[in-house]
Amino acid sequence: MEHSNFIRTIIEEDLNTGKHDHIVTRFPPEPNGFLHLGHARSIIMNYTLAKDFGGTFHLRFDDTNPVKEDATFIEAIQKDIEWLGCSWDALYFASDYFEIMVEKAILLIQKGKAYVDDQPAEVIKAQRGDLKTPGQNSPFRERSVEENLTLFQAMRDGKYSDGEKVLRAKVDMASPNMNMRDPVIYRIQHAHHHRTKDAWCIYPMYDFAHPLEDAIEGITHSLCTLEFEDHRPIYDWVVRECEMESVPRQIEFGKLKIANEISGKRFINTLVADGVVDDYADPRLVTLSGLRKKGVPVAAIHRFIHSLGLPKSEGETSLQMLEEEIRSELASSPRIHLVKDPLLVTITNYPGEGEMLTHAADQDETLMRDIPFSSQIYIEKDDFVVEKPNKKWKRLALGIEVRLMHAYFIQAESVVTDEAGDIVEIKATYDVQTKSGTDFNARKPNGTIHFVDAKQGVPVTYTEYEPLLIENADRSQPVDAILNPESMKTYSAMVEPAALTLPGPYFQAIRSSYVKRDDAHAFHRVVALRSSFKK
RNA sequence: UGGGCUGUCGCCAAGUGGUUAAGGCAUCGGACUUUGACUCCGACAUCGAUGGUUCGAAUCCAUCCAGCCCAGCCA
Repeated sequence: MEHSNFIRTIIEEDLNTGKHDHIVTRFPPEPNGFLHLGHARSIIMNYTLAKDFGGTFHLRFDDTNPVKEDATFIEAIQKDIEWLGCSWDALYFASDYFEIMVEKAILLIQKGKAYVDDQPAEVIKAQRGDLKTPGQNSPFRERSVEENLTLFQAMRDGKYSDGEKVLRAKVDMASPNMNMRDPVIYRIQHAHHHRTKDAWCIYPMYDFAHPLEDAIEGITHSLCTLEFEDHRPIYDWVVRECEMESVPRQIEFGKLKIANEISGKRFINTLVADGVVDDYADPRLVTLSGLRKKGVPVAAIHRFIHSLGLPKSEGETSLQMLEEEIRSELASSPRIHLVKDPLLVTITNYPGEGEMLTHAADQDETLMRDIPFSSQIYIEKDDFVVEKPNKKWKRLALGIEVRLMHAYFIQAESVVTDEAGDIVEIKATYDVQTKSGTDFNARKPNGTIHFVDAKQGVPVTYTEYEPLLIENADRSQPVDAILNPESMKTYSAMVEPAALTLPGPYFQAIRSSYVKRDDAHAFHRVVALRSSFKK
């Protein structure tokens, strides 16, 4: 369900009143990190809004700071966005606008709206005042236009070293909004840029560059997160003072935060350094690449994002909501029997070599498969207990009869233990007249469990992912104090032969999980089935 | 404490003066069940607080409380 949202309302109004006849949105990542679920909100919303109103969606890399950015992120980010299916109508780079940005800076200088400041960063910082103290004007604030022009040109020509001079917008040092206290709009950085190489040694700051980028591209609705609300006045100031033809409107929405999940770059880097996760694409992370690796269907992410809408409030959303969307997306997957932690069961009264039982692999009965059955099978270790603990126990126990799904009723008669006393085998008997499909109903079994034939079953590894952090983790604690030591568990398991031949890669491992088949030897859990079982 | 913003059920989130205050997740009952799944029934809030305006307020006003953001030559 798509929530109505205030931005959609604004766009509808702008279209109805004729302010715009075509809208343009954009996703403007800085190529300095990897995308996570939180970014999906911005990407999907910008994309969807544009598409829904017949508009245009741009992908623009906001590459205005060479010392923090790298070309490797550009490819990764594009891959993630493509995966989300949010194809962009145009791809741009802020660095392509550097020339026009300088022209606009010169325009500002000519209008007496910008000046070169010779003071070091610490002095500028001190003069800016604080939250309740107005700032003080720089002694260089009233330089002549000519001098500013000359100085700025010299900055551009590389006559100064890093930090020696900056270009500042002349706004209002007494503004209660810190962003209006003559923000720096150009700084000197003799740094190699991944696209413009060494063509520049001055780079524009966000507050100056971003509004220009939007205006240049004809962005009509510039969406960003709440922390930029304070920047809107300077955003509008730049568009106005630079006399941009196109006037974009910045609109802020709340960030999407996922409860108990990690998306911070710093934190992830720590985890990688500590060897907790392999990389940013670890399936336990909510990075887009991690979710992709885990096998989360893109449609589930879209539904999740749309179900949340575009609020202005900032809360913490539970990952359960995403999981629920994943389940419903995977609901029609073929069913297979996957036995985790196999425990051997010998059916002492079962005659012959075995047989093939034919059943559908899903509820539509479109996918039929043969399930081998014989006197030796495996069931999950967790499905057996020596003594039935209570009436709620709907699995196997000594003297208890259960249904083997798609096969027969069996009753556990005795157990075989090893030297350590661990149960290694169950001796059971079956009743031929309880065969699946015969509608036998003279007795009610104590539940239904699944199994895999011991001889024809296929050994595989089965990996389950759990949250990386313990519940209600206190982020102020050291990392290893809040890590879930069992966030990734790999089990030996057995699957029925059809699990390797049925169309995949998604299956519902009956009574367990929705799983993805990685290859003929490995399966992993995408999301657990819901369960009302409580012990 | 200067400025900006937010506050509706455990978690998200509709609602913009007249509704029995949507929906989803979670939870608790129950039905069904060859998956403790699915599905289906049922339960589950007076809207941060306090005053005020109004015939009538979650929706308007006032005050207060709580939380978030802002003092990078980061974005």
